[in-house]
Amino acid sequence: MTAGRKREFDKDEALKAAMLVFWEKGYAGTSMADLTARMGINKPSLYATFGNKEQLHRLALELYGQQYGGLNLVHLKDESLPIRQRVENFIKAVTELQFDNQYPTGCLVSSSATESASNNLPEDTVCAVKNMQKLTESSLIECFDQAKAAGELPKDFDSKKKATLIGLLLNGSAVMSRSGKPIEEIRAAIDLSFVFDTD
Amino acid sequence: MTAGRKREFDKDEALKAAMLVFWEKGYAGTSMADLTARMGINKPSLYATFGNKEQLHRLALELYGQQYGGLNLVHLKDESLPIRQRVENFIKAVTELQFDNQYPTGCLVSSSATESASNNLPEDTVCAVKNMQKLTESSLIECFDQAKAAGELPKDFDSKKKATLIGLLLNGSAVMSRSGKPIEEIRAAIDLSFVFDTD
DNA sequence: CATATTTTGTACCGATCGGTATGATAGTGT
DNA sequence: ACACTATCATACCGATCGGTACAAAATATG
Repeated sequence: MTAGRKREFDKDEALKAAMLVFWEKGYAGTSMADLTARMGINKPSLYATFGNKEQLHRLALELYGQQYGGLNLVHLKDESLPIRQRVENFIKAVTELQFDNQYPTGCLVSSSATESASNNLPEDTVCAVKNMQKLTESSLIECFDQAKAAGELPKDFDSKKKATLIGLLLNGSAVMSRSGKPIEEIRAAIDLSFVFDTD
Repeated sequence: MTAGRKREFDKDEALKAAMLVFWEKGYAGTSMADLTARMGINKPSLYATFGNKEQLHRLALELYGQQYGGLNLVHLKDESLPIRQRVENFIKAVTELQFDNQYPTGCLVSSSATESASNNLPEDTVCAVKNMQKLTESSLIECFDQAKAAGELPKDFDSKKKATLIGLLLNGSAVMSRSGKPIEEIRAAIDLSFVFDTD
């Protein structure tokens, strides 16, 4: 094993703490003092382990994409269920995460997307955010296209438009959850959107 | 007339410039230097005229509500048109503003709502944002209810849910416009939402 | 034990943050 | 003309910003 003093904090836990801060306060609204306080480490440890604020933010986005928001994409891949059920489960999981009391409200990707147009985020980050949005959209499209091929959806079903519609609803839900609208109202409105209709 | 040197800048123009900065960069992402540069004035003039950063932001929100985003509510009040057309015009106007090249992308209220849950905005501002969201929702509800009373919509039409659905779509559009999604795709998806269906 | 290596906490860096004191400037009312 | 008043530009305030130098502490290897 390589020499040197051992790290006294858990890297994954610290990154998770950082992600939660960015999720709650946004990139511009988060200071290094906020981060070190919630991560339970000092600044030199943060910089040695995660680079700088921008890089830590990008790592937080990655973590969110892999372990939190992005995790909900698995619902789309459960081919034992009919397409409508898969999409419904996906939307339910995403909205519940946005309102989950053990996390900040809203969606880190959605908030970061809003900040992406502010010229305060580096190009790499803007790119990463767009890629995460594209992944969600393409997962939905792929899911719909596959259901079409299996005869589960009509041939003229527009996968792309439907995926964009779901993106609109979920990003809208992210915003409205941030200003305290109850999840029940969101759910009822999404039901009304005919988004689950598969014709 | 009261004595003293005359103000050398236009108060309304300066406030508009400030609003555009907040719109583009968000509250936390905007510095006093950003503001004074774009407003074309010095800091003492800003403080003497508009209070401080928080108060200026609140005034910017008010201006946005009265002269920009909120202006689109007039479409809902044009009783010479059928309900469906009024709502369609309203949605079209809001989305077009979000993508208008002569303004920042997105919606100042939507962005401020996202920042409202960050504990970086004073209570008054959070309250003002919620009131603006409520005004949009209640205008839609009132519009629908009136159409119901006039027999233009069925008695079981759920005005509140429909208003929330439109809120979801418009806030979602605000987010997606910030990350560069083309307006054509947004429009096509909204058409797919059956939001214009009046039964 | 000695040395090399890594992390730790503290203390600090220049720059920028939001906000203000001050004196010059340009007007009004008498 | 003169006093008064409001706005102007500059220069500054303490606090905080993101980021780092440094030396003590802790581990691995020789």
